[in-house]
Amino acid sequence: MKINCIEELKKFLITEKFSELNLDDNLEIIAEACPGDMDGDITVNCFKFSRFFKQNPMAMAQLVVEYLENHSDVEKVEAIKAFVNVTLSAKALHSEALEIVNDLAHSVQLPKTETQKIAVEYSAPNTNKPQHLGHVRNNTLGMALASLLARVGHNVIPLNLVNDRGIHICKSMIAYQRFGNGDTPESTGTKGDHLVGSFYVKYNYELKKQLDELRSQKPEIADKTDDELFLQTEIGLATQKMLQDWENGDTEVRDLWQMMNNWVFAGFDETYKRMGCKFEHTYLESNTYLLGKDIIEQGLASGAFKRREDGAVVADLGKKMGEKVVLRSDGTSVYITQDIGTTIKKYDDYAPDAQVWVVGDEQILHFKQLFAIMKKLGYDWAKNLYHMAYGMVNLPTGKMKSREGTVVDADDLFDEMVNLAKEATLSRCGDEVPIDIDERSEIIGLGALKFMLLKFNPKTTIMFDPQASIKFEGDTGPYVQYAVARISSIFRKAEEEGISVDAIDCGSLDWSELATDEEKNVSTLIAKYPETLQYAASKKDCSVVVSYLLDLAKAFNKFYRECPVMIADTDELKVLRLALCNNVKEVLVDGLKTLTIDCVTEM
RNA sequence: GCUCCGGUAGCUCAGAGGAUAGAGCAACUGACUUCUAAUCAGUAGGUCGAAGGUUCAAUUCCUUCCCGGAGUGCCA
Repeated sequence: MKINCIEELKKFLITEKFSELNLDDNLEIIAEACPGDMDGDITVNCFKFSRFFKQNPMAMAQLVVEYLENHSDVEKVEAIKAFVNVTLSAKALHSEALEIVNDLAHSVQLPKTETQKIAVEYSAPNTNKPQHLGHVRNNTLGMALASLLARVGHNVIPLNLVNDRGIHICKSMIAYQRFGNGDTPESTGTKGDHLVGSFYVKYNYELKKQLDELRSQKPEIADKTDDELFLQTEIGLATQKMLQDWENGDTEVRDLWQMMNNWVFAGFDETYKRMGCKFEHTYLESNTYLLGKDIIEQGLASGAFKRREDGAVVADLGKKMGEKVVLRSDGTSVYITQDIGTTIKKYDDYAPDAQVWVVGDEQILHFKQLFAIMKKLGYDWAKNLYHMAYGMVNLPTGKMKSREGTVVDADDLFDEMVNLAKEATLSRCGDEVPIDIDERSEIIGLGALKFMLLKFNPKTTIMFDPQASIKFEGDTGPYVQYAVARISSIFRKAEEEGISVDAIDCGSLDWSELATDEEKNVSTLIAKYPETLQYAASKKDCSVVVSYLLDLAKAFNKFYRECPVMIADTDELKVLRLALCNNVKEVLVDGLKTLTIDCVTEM
């Protein structure tokens, strides 16, 4: 973290002590938080930079001690091996924290020269079924990442690309034609995406029936895969015909498609609204699926691609990625053709410096190939394309499969979380049921879910056990929200006594009074906030922010227990602790908001 | 076969060259007439998958191997 006396130490070492070495100041001397069982607030690890000054680590540590023990911000300094543990004066430490909080909007921002315009594509659902827990992980990661990048100063363009056409969309449509009975969301009282999804399940049931019949009728082909037999079934053939009709603009098919997609979009809107997903723009694949073909032609002309003997156009991507087909021999697109097209379209539409895709890790190779192709095509911005791959969400019973209906539905999951939050609230509030119980439960329930999903490193495969995963105690979102609620409660108490926290002039307080470990630990953590957000943003990893918020909330809860605020020994101490609480609250609320999680004032 | 990701406490996960490897859950003990116990304090729990190597220092980097997962389509 950036601590004044350490910055000054660095300056002293470079420009005075070792001036004859003519060093530039790109050296980082990083103050780390001192381990809990050691005496001190921050630690300077001299192993890390002693070589820079051509010193041995122990001698370096001695020099650091000599400088710091005379510094006015430092109370005590002690070297253990090459670790220098520094006890800062309470006044200096709390001032560092206050400085950050006083200008929180700006203090976490990167220098303007380091900020970029970044397009973040996430969610990307199909319109044949409602969203499930896997999509919820994607949405949560995507919106939090977009929010985090924006928070540190990037200009973020959140984008969605809805897969609203193709064979799988036709499957729901065929099933609706056959089994729909003219049902609508209104007539059945069913959310549109769920209604359409039910026909996707019906379709797969029917397809399986036909496949079974086919296999029993023709044992000689029984060992072929479902995909291989698809076009030999009546329903498979009908589905393919419908796709062709759609592509030819058949009015009846297009009308059915439009109607069912609109149902799904209405359903998605509700889900997105509840999660808080917002997009600058939503691309529809029905508008973009023909993009890219012209680029293939250009690439062929420029030599980036070549036509294989069988007629397919391919990109040679070397040993590891192999040869990738970018256009079929019949001249039609494959998936990567569209991806090439939409990547360029996004660039043309927004001119981003960088593009990020939040897409599952099963597509890692696909994106490596896409990026390699973009480079091959000569786009200089192709070096700033990034696939944020995340792991799958599995259930104790195994993998989630939409077509088998073994999924945790997003909307059901939200309801379940919110209901549990409501029960937890009711069990604690006694006879007086809060008026805003539903609003509160929504915030706590959704907060718990998002926090849980963000806690894991994105690339880990999550095992979601509903029984074990839905918790409001321990390392959870509500734990952090609870710390905020506790502070709000203290502020209400202060208000009753006529003390307005907003009116406290923090700058003029004598912070040296707040000298307990609990009080100082809180400020040490606050001092780390800006670099924590920036580090998380650079790694595109929100779990860094999650662990930070847990640490800060934990430090606050310890403080809460040990240092009474409203019944502090003196009025002066009371005001100081209120100010400290306010610093904590500002950072916790800001951190949660960065993760797209809201807070409540009472729990 | 090849490529990528993972293997750390009973469970779910942090740590990515530095001090005696950490949290939460579960187990056990204790703390609510107190600013909210969705909390706090404590006990117990480890051959960091295995073996070599690099280094003053390796759970972290390198090599080989074992185990689990994913990818390896003119699918998306």
